[in-house]
Amino acid sequence: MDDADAVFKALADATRRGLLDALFVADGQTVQALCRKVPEMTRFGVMKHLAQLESANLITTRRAGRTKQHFLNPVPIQQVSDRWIGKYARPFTHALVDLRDELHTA
Amino acid sequence: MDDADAVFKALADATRRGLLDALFVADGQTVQALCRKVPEMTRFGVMKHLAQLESANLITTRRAGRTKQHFLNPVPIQQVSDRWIGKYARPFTHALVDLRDELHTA
DNA sequence: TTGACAAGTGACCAAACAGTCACATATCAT
DNA sequence: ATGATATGTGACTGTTTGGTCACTTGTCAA
Repeated sequence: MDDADAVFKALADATRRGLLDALFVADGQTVQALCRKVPEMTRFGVMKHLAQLESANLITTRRAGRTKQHFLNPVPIQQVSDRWIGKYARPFTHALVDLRDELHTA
Repeated sequence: MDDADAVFKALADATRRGLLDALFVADGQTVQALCRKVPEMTRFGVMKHLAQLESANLITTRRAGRTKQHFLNPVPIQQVSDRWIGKYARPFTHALVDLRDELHTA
């Protein structure tokens, strides 16, 4: 589970999270299309972020002619969520379930 | 939701995640006790990490005499999980919704 | 085949960060 | 009081990271 660190690090940047959000809305976008979502940064900055997302396996890419399409890969996020975050997020779920049950039985 | 960024950044470091894990096992530990969990680093490094976790609101502290106790606060993790990670970690839900919509419009 | 267009590379800089250390403060036990 | 213990602070350093730029490579269309 050493790639979990790469995932956490990749998610630590707001620009990268924004790029994932953009791909969540519309998958398969090109570099240029994604650059339009981050107008305050040059193409090179965006490309660096995309490279990090790809090396963390959070996105996959495919060449299409002279363009490059980017696709979201939610699997690493799911794994990190299951194996690490869920450990902390679960008690809350239990609390909600308990509250719901309490309301139901009340 | 600007503190979400602090949470993501705080979780981006393996040492800090290890400290949270240590507190998950045993809550309320002192600085020294936590230092024992990270023997490859000096106390000062550990204290810096603890300070970051605290400023991200992932832990709370309480002075107890000349010691300081550290307590896990899972709420920020839960919020991040619910509002951001869950979006990606539940593609199955989305798939179901999409399927339902498709059936509806068909 | 020429030119416009999309993406890639390596060098480069500034800012942020991880980590350490000398030193300081506060607290407990004797 | 005195010394040992627990934590705190500010300065300092090496490394990583975010971002830009000049220049290159590959691809499409006229």
